[in-house]
Amino acid sequence: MDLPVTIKDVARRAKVAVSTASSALNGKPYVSEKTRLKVIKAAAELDYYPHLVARSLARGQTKDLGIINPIPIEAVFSSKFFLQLIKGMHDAAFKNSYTLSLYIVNNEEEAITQIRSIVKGRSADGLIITNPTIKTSYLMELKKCSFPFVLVGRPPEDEREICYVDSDNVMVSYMALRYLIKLGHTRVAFVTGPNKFTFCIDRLRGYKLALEEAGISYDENLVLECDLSEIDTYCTVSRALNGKIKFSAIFATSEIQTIGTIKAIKDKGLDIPADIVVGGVDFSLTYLQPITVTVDLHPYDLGYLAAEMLIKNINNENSRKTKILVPADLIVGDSIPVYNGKN
Amino acid sequence: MDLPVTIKDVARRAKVAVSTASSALNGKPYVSEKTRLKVIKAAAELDYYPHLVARSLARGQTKDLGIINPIPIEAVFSSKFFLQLIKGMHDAAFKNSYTLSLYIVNNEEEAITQIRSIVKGRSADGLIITNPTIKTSYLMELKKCSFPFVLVGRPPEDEREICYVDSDNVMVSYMALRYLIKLGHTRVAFVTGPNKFTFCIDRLRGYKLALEEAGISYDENLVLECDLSEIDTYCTVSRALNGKIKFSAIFATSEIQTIGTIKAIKDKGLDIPADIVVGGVDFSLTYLQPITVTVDLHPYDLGYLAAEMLIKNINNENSRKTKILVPADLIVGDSIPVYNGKN
DNA sequence: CTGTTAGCGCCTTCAA
DNA sequence: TTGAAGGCGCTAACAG
Repeated sequence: MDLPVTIKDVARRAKVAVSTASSALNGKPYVSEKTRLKVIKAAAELDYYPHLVARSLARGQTKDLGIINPIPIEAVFSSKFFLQLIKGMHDAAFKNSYTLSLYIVNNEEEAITQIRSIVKGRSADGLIITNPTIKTSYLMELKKCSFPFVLVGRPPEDEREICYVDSDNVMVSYMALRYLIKLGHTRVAFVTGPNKFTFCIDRLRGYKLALEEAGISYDENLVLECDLSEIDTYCTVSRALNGKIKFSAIFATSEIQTIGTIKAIKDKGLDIPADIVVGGVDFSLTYLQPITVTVDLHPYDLGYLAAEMLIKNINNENSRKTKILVPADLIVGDSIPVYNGKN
Repeated sequence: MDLPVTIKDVARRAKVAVSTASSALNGKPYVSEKTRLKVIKAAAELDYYPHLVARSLARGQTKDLGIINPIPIEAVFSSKFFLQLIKGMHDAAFKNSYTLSLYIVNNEEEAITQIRSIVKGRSADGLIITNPTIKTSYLMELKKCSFPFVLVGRPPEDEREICYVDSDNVMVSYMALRYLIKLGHTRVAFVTGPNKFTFCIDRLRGYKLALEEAGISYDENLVLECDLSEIDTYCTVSRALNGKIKFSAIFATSEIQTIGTIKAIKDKGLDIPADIVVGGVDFSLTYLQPITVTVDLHPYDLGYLAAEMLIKNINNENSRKTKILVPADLIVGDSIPVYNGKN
């Protein structure tokens, strides 16, 4: 490692005081152009670069955002989704001269420990919590000490004043369902996850809304609730296909669930979309398996906006806005057979 | 934010000097048990937690590892692979009390800028570079200043003394090919990426090795080189399927390429595995599309070992070991038709 | 406009 | 075994 060059060296070479060098380098308006030039020249000649940790200590801010994902990373609904989310955060952070630290924990317990350590150790200026669950114990922790944080995903209703960014999940399924209904489907099965996830609650609401609007009565037998795994979805959908409840289309609320659904349909010897039309959310494998409709949640935007919002909170520039909804887009597949009433 | 409690407060409450409090808290052996207890008690009562940035400055180390991915994150061979890699790094880092910072850049240019900023700003103690490309300009940067770093992926041959962790890529394809050959296939197409990636070079070597061992002559027409995208793979494989070169099995060297390959086969109206047997690497969609054989690269282990190696380098505990190969595992599908000579 | 002084919070010699 | 003092590198308040 080269001998580190400090601002002292720069000051000496430019023949000014350390504080002057600092002011010059940081663009303080009161520094004369002449000295500024001298300092900048000296810094360049020495290839000076500020010691970021020292700066953090002096300024009282780390310029770092922590990301905490309180569920097992394997359980993340889609790896691609998650990576895009992070990429979005990164870009917003980078643009504002922040860095990103990643804290991977497996459950709420660990999340609390981690949060406490970050908050009290002041190793980040703010926190982004992805995949928040209903267990809000760790939110308490944060609110208690008024540490800036933003959720990606809607918190439970009773959590007021919590900043979050989320898809408009009611719209997500509403749009997809409306589309399927337009194709002629009146009996659309709805594959969703546990109601402890707010996004599942919202998407079910959208599902009902679309039915209602179309004058189709809601049949709770068509709602297939399973956990968010491929295997459980597979079993549940298989059971439904073998049951007496009939449906001509099926809509799954996550990529993982869409995969499980497709598998169940195929193993039953049915064709997609001839025998049954499939809709999904956040399904990125359309190249391998086209489906009639899917919804793009724009994870990049979710991440970008979350980081941006957090940075505003940190700088107290937030206009008391506590929620941002990112509109989702309907992605319509190539071959959309209008339902002919069979099935 | 609560008023931050510093070590001064702890010292005052324990009625000792600051330095004594520090020594006690950091487990220095010369502190008497009595004072240690007093200090620990005081710290607990005040809910003291050290200011990590201040500690970093004083100790001259950040306890943070930077991760740099010098290719577009969309181009990462598999999101799942990448996430598992990160998870492995995280666990190794966490175990050793390090944190992880993620730097996402889109190309080598940006990588260089980012690296310089991290190294000179001393905002990390070491760097892990994933998906290293042949362009080694940024490696120069690092070697020049002797900053600890580790690659995930083999560097070019001429780069000696560079620490890296990688799969044994020769074995990867060797194993898979040997398996396919055992099933009776003598003409196996090999879908691979540009030769500028070391892993492609190595895997081609393994392919040849397996053929050679089985006494099958190498036919370069069976090597389908395309870029690492689904679409290019699709086109290349489609062309091959329509061409006059015949093969009964096909082996693709990444998840993305496996997807493109499968798609091409299906669009041609062929059945997998009845008409053509497919092998892949790092293919995680076997649930949706079973294939005869795939290779698990154990990305978690790759990440874990890379981070561990880096930490050892940082602490000068490395026994001059510069390379770690992680053995891959063959994953054999359920239905493995022994090739009957047709096709 | 520039330089002096005083921290940021912690750790580490070095005396006592 | 403890404590006083100095320093990590940078920034900010205040004189001048």
